[in-house]
Amino acid sequence: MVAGLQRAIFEHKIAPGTKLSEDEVGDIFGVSRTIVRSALQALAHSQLVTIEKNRGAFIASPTPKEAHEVFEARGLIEPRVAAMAAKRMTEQSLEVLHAHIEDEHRAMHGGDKGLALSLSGGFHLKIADIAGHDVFTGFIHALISRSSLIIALYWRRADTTCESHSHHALMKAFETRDAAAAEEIMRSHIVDLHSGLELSNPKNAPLSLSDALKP
Amino acid sequence: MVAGLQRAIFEHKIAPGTKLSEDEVGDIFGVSRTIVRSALQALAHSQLVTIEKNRGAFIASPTPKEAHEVFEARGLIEPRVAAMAAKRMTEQSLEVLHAHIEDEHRAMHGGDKGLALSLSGGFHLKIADIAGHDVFTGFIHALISRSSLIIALYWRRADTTCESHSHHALMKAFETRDAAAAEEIMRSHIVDLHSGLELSNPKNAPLSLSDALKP
DNA sequence: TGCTCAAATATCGTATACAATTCTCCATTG
DNA sequence: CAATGGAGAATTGTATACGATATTTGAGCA
Repeated sequence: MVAGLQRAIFEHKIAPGTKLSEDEVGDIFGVSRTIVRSALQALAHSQLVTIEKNRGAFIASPTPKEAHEVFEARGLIEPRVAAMAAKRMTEQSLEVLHAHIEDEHRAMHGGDKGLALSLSGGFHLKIADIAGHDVFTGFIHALISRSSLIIALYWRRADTTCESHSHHALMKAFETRDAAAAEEIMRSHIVDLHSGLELSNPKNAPLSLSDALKP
Repeated sequence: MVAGLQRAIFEHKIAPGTKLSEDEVGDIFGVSRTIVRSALQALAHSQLVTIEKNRGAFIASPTPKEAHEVFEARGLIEPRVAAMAAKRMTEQSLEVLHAHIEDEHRAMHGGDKGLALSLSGGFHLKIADIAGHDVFTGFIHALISRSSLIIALYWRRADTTCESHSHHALMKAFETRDAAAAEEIMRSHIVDLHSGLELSNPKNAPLSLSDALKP
């Protein structure tokens, strides 16, 4: 159920600020409030929702400062992890990444923006997994989760094709096990993402909770 | 109550592997299991305890690999944060740090090893607070918490005076707002801590029963 | 004695009940 | 008409009850 909520957030089915009523979520997933509360606290810990005492849980709305910090952190950690992944890259791992990029393409051409965005983050997660550094991987999971909310609020570019391009460039570095290149490409990729944010005025998009969670 | 358990862990009052029975903890703090479970799950998220389904919660026992990774992560993040802190350092912040070092000295000379160790970690946290980067600060909190467990298991030096020395060196850099120096001192300080670990055979490794009973 | 397995006990997982707090809405009043 | 205040509804916070799973105990047997 944490996974279900996360997916809805990653695919921008639920907008930041949306209230997550315990009863409502419990009805949707068919469990009692006990389980819902546990899940909401877990999400609160990864800062995907904020819990206000006696008021309830809401999808988090990162501030511009937080948004900046998240991408600054990604810019420090992910290049290092990309280098580690390059060193440990196997043919099998390369195959996994290639297949993932295929999925990204399909989703993008299929017009499913939310899914495409989610997969785009997933690419970074797969790289972290390949690097095999659990501590960094955990951090990257948290950062990419929050990035999803940040992009919902602050992304200003219409296209996400730049993503695709950077990911292909990374693949080249991985194929040649060039750690230094992977590190540098990842660094500039994150800088590029960071610069795609408009951190002055957030946009908005509401949606019914049950609609977002049902499929 | 999370804070109470954390403090006990930081000061090495509870050893890794210890079982935290829900009823027992609830009795100690005078609350119901509902609250205890919530607290234990929170601690599990920050990886201070591990929860095994239908078996209960235990103080975490980081593996050597985890220990290595934690200090590797600290070695990447903390120097950057130290540099940021140096740039933002105010007279008031310096005063806070000086006072903290005084406390460290007192605890060490007072013979309270656990408290001294806890304060030693607290110094790093205060630096992160001064840097004002909430994302990095959150990571550092998590890393230092886990470091406390790691030190309980793998620390091999008798003295912790090296700490004290490094902390003084950092203060010098902070006083002159020398970000580059602060970064480098922090980097070597973390490397030094890392090298103080014996990651082959844990101190408190649960002895096999036959070994334990041999004369 | 040492082993196996089942009953008893203890502990955890989940649902539900009740208390505490906040929110909503409408009547009242200036 | 706007502001205020309070009663009732809705929602969250906490405790408790009950079923599920793991652990322990001890009887039976080789």
